[in-house]
Amino acid sequence: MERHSKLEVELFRELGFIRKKCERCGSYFWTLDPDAKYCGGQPCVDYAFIGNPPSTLTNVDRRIIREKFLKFMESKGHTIIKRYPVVARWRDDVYLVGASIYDFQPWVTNGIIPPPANPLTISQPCIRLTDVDNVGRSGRHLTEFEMMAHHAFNYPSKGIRIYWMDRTVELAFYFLTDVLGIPKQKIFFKEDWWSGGGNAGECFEVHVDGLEVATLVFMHYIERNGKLEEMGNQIVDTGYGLERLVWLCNGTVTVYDAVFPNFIENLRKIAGLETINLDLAKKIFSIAGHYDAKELGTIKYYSVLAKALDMNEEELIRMISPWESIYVLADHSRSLIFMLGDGVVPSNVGAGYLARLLIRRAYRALLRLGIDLSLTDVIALELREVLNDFPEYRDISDAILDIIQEEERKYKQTLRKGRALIARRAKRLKQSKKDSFTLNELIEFYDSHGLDPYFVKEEAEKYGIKVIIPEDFYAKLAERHQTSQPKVKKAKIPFNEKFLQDLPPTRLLYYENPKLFEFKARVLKSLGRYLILDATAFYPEGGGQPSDRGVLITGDGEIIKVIDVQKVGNVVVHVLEKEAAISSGAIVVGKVDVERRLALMRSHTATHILLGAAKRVLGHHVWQAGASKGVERSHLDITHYKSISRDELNRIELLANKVVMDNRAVNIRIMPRDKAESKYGFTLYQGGIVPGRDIRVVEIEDWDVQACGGTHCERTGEIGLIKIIKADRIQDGVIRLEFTVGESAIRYIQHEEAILKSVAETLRSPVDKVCVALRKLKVREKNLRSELTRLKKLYIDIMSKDILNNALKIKNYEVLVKSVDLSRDDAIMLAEEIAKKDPNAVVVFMGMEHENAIYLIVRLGDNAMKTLNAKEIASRIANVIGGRAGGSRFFAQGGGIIKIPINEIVNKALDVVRSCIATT
RNA sequence: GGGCCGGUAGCUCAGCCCGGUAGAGCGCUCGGUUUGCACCCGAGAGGUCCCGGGUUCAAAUCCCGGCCGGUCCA
Repeated sequence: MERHSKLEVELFRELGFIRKKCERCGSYFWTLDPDAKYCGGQPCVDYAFIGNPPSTLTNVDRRIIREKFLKFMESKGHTIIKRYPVVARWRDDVYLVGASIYDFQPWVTNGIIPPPANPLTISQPCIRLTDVDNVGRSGRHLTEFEMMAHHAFNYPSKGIRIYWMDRTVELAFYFLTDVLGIPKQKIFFKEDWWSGGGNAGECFEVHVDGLEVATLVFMHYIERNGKLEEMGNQIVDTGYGLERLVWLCNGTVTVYDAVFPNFIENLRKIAGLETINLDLAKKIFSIAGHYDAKELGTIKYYSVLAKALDMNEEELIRMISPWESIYVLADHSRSLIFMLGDGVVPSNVGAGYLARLLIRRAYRALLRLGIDLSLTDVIALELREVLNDFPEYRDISDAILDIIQEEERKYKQTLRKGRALIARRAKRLKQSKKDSFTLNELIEFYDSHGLDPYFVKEEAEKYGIKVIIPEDFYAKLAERHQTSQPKVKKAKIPFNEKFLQDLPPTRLLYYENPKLFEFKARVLKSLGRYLILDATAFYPEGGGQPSDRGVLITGDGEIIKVIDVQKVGNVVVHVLEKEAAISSGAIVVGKVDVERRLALMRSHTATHILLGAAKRVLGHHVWQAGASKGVERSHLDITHYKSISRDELNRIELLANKVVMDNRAVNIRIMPRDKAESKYGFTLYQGGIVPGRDIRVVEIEDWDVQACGGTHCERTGEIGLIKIIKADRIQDGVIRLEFTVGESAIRYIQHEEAILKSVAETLRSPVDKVCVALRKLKVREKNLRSELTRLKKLYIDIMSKDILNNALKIKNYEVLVKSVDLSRDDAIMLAEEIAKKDPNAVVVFMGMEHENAIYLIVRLGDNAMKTLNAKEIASRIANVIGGRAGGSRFFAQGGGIIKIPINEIVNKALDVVRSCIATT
C-alpha cells in the first residue's frame, strides 16, 4: 500500500509549489510560501481570516457562493445536477446523506449505472450528527451543511476517462483564486489519505488561512479484508464546504454569524442581548475551537475553557451560554427543516429518532435562552430563510411546523411527567432520610424517562436533593447498553452460487403480459424440489407481493404443484411440492393459480392508490414505510406524525374508491433511472431501494407514480372495492392501514354485517337501534348491581344481628365460629359488620373456596383484639386443617385443602378459640 | 432491531420489594357555611387493579405470554 507516496500534479510544477513537511503534525503539504512551516490546517495553525477575510468578495451569503461555484464548474464543462433529498431512501446502509458522493453510491460508483452526467457538479445538503455536541461551541460545527462538489467518474474498462488529479486540483485552485479572489499564497494543499464506505484513495485537504475549505478525494481502491485492491473505476470525489467558504469570505467570529445573520439578529433582539463583544468573542472561539466539548463533557468543557481564558467560570457561562443557545437553534432549525421537508417523521426508531433528538436538543436550547417563543415560532423564522433558496419546501411548510408543534407538545408532556416523578422520588428520599440521587437513579431518569441529568439536578434541588453528575455520565450510560447484534437475513432459497452459475436470466413472461396464466417453457435445471425454466409466468416473491402458486405439467402429463417462487439474482427458482426428476431440455406447461394472482394484482394496485389517497388527505409528509400484499388481507404502512382520525380514514377510503370508480389506466414503463428520477422525483422510491440501470415505473394516471416490480391491474376498476379494516400505530410516526380488496372486501363487509345482525337479534332490536339498546342494557346492569349491593348490605345487617344473638359467651367474648354459605368476600363483609356491632366479637367463618378448598376468616372486635390475636388464631386453625393463614392482629384469613367434613373443622376451630381465650 | 420504565377511580398517582378487607389528592354529586363566588366543613357516588395463562387456601402484588404507552440506544 503506497499511502504516502508523493502527490504531485501539473499545477504545482507550473506555478512552482513547494512540497514541505509540517513541523507540527508531520504531514506533507504543497504551498507557494517558501517560509511556511506548518501544514496550514487546525490545530497546527490558528485561523487568520477572522476579522480579516482573504477574499475579494465580502458580504456574501450561501446563494452567492453556491451560484458562483456551480456556474464556474459549468463553464469548465460540468453539468449542474439538482440536489438529492437528505434522506437516503435509495440506500439501506445509512439514514441520511452525509456527503455528495452518497448520491451516487453504490450503483454509480461501482459502475452498474451511469452517472446522471459526467462530469457533474452539485451542491448537496448533508446532515451529520457525529459532532452535534460541538454545535454552537466550537464556532465551526454544523449538523446541516451543503457540500458543493464536482465529480468525475472514470471507467477505464469502458473507455470512459473524464479527468483525474491534475484537472481536479486545477479546478479547485482557480475557483478559489479567480472566482473568490483569494491570494494564491494563502492556499495550502495537504496530502492525506481518505477511506470510507469500503472505498479509499489519496486526497488533498485544501486550507486557506487555517480553515479547511475543501477535500479532493481520488477514490480508486476497494478495501477488502483490510487489504487494498484497485477497483478499476477512478472516481473524483470533491467536497467544498459551502458554509465554510461563506465564513471565510465574511471573516466573522463564527460560521454561524456568517450563514445565519438574519436569524441570529432576530433572536438576539427578542432575547434582549447586547451584540457580542468582538474582541472577547474572537478570543473565546479561537480557544474553544481547539477543544472538543463532546469528549470533555459539558462541565469540564467550561472549566477548561475558563482556565485557558483566565476568566471566572460562572461569568463565562453566563456570557456565552445565550449565544450558544442561539447558534444551536439556528443550526438545528435548518437541519430539521431539511429532514422533515424531505420526509422524515419523528419517531422512536430509525431516522425519525434522529429528528426527535434534534427537536429535543433545540427545545432545551430554547428553554435555556428563556425567551417567549415556541420552538414552532423559531423554526418558522428559519423556514422563511430556507424557502428563499429551496422553494420546493413551500408545499410542505405547514406540515413541518405542525410536526414541530406536535413534537414540542409531546416533549413538554415528557418534561411535565418528569417533574412530577422527580418530586415524588425526592419526597420519598427525604422520608428515608437520604439527600441525593444515586447514579443508578440518574441513569433510570435518563434512559427510561428521557430526563437529562442537568434537568434532574435543577428539579431535585427545589426539594433540597443533591445531584452529583459524574463527568463520564454518558460513558457510564453507554456501558450499560448491551451491544446488539444485527440479525442476518437468511436467503429464502438455500442455494450455493454454483447451482445458479452459467444460467441465463429467466425470461419474465409476467412482465410481457401480466395476464398470461398458462405457458410452455423449457427446463434448464432441476435439483430436488427446485426447478429453473428458461421463461416463466410465475411471479416470484418481491416488493411485498407474495409469489404465485400453481402447477407444472410435464410431458408425461404429471401434475406437480408449485408452492413457492423466488428470484435469485436474475434467475427465477420454482419450489415444487415434492422432489421431481425432470430432465433438462424437457418442455413443461405452467399454469398459474389465476384467482390468487388476480387478487394479488388488485391488492398491489390498491396499495398504490391508497398511498396517493393518504398523501392527499394527510399531507406531503406521507411516505410508504412498508407494505405487504395478500390474497385476503393487505397492509400499507405510512409515515404520519399523529394518530389518524376516523374521519380522515373515511376520507382516504372514499377517495381511494373514487379512483377505482374512475377506472384509470395503470401505465407501466421501463425507464432509465436518471430520466425517471428527474421526471418524477424521489417519491418514486416508496418501496425502498430498486437496483439497476433501468427501473420499472408504475403510473396510475394522474394519481401516483412509483418504481415497482410488482404485477398490476391494467385499469383501476378491476379492483372493484377497497375496504380499510383498521389503522394501527405500529411505531411512533408510522401507521399501518390494513385493508382488503375485491371479492375479499365484499366478503369482509358481509361478515361484519352478519355480526351486526346477530348482535341486533340478540338484543331484539333493529340494526340501527343497537347502540341505544345496548346503552339501555348497560344502565340497567349498573342499576341492578347497585341494587344488589344495597340488598347485600341489608342482608348482612340482618344476618349479623341474628348471628350475634346466637353467640357463644366465653369470658367477656362473644364467640362466633361458623361455617357459612357465602363467598369469601361476602363472608369478610359480614364479619366486618359483626365486629362493628360488638367490640367483644370473636368471629371465625369458614366456607368453600372451590371444589376441595376451604377458606377461613378471623375477625376480632375492638375490645377482643386487645387480648387476642386474629393472626395467631387463624394460623392455629389452619394448622389443624393442614393449611396456612396470615393477616393482622384484628383480621386474618387463610385456608387449606379440605380433608375432613366441615362440621369437624368447625368443632376443631372452636377448640382452638377456646384454648386461645383460656390463656388470656 | 434491542434495552429500560410504566398501565390501579374522570385526572395525577400510592399500594407491588415482603401475597392476606383496593387507597390518597384533585375533580364530581349532595348538604352545611356564605348576599353570591372562591375558600372551608361534612357526607356520598365512582374500580374488568390492561388482557390471557400459571403458582397458591388466597394474586393489584410472584412467574410466563400478549396488547398498549413512554424512553434511551443502534
